[in-house]
Amino acid sequence: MVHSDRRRQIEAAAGRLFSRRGYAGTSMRDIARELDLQGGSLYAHIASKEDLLWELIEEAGRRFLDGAAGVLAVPADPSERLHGLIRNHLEVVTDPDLFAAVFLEEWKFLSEERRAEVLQLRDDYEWGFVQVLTEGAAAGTFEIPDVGLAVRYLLSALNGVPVWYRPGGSLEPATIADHYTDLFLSGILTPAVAAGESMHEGAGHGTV
Amino acid sequence: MVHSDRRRQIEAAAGRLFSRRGYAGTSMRDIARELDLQGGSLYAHIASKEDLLWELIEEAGRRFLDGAAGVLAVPADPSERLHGLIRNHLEVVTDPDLFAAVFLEEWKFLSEERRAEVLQLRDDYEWGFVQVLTEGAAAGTFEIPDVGLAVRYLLSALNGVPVWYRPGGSLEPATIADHYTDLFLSGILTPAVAAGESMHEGAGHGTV
DNA sequence: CCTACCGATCGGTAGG
DNA sequence: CCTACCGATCGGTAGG
Repeated sequence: MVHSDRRRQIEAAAGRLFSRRGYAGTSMRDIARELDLQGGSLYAHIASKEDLLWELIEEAGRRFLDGAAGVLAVPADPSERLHGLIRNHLEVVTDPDLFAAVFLEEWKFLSEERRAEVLQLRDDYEWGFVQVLTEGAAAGTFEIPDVGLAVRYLLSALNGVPVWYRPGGSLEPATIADHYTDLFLSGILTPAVAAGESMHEGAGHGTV
Repeated sequence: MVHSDRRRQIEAAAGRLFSRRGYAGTSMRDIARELDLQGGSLYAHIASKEDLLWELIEEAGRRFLDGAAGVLAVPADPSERLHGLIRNHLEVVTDPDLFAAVFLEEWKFLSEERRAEVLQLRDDYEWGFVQVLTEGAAAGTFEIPDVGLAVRYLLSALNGVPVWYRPGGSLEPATIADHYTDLFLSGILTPAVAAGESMHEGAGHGTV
C-alpha cells in the first residue's frame, strides 16, 4: 500500500499512457521510455502490467466510493445530496492524478476476478444515486418514471466530462457540477413552459 | 463502396471484436478465427487493419450525420426537433450492425488525417444540436446558460446507452429516446417545485 | 484462400 | 537498474 517514489512515477506514467492510448495500446517499453528506463527495469518495481492497471483502477474506485459515502453521511434534502454526489463524481473524474478514464474504459482487460470486483464496486456506487433519487421521489420532490434509467442517464453524462475537460480551463469541476445538477434537476425548458400550461401540443413529443 | 459478402463478414467480425476488446486488443488472427480463416487470408479482401477500422467508423459517422440531416430538414418546434435528434442518435448507437462504440472509442487509432476527418464530422454533428438549442432559447422555449456545455452533457448521456443497451431487452431505442428527451427537457423536479415556489432554501444548491 | 514465412515487438526473466 | 535474452505473437507478404 505504501509505495516508493519510483513506483508512483511508474503508475503515473502508466496512467497517462493508458488514458491516452488504452491498456492494450500501451507497451511496457512505452511506460519505461517516459521515465528513461529500459523495459525490463520496470519489473524491479512491479510484478506485471496487469497489476499496474489494477492499482490505478482500485485507487480511482476507492475515491469514487469514499467521496460518495462522505456525501451520504451528511443529512440533507435529496437535491442537496444529489448535488454533492455529482460534485464528488466530477472531482474524481477530473483529478489529473486519478486517471478515471482508465477506471471507466480499461477494466475489461483485468482478470475475471478483478473485473467482477470492479463491477461490484460500480453497482454499490450506483446504488447511492438510486437511493437519493428514490428518497426524493418518495418525498414528492422528484418525479421519475424509471429511476434506474435516470441514474444511467446522469452517470453517462458525468462520465463524459473527462473526455473534454482540461485542467486550468475556464470551468472548475465544482462549476460544472452546479450546471449539471441544474440540468438534471430542472432540464432546459423555461419554468413557465415546464409548469405545464401554454405548450402547443402536449409535451411536443408524446412520451411516458 | 460495394463490398463482397466476404468483406462484409470480415467487417462485421472486426466490429464485434473491436467493440468488445478494442482495436489494439484485437489481432487480425482473432478476426480470422471468427470466420474460420487463416490470418493472412484476410489480406485477400482488405489492405490493412486500419482500413478495416476506418470502414467501420466512416459508416457509423455517415449514419449519425445523415439521420440528423433528415430530422433537421423537417420544420418543427425546437422540442420536437430535439426529440428527433435524440431518437436518431439512439437508433444509430443501438444498431447492432453499426458498431457505434467503435466510432466513439477507437478513432484514436486512426492515422492523423483520418482522425482529423472524424473530429470534423463530430463538430458538424454537434453543430446541429447547438443550433436547435439556440433556436429554442431564442424562441423563449429553452433557458440555457451555456449551450455548449448542455450539448456535451446531452451527447455524453446518449453515448452511454450502448454500454448497457441489449437488443431485444424491454426498452426500445425509441422508448429510451422518449425518456431521455423528457429528462433533458424537464429534469426530475416535480412541476410545482420546478415552477419556483415552495422550495425550502433557494434551489437547494446555490448555482448559476 | 492456404502454407510458410518476414522483421518487429510483445510481456517478462536471469544474472549481475 | 542494465544487458541480454526467452518464447509468443504481431501486421503483413510471397507464391501458389
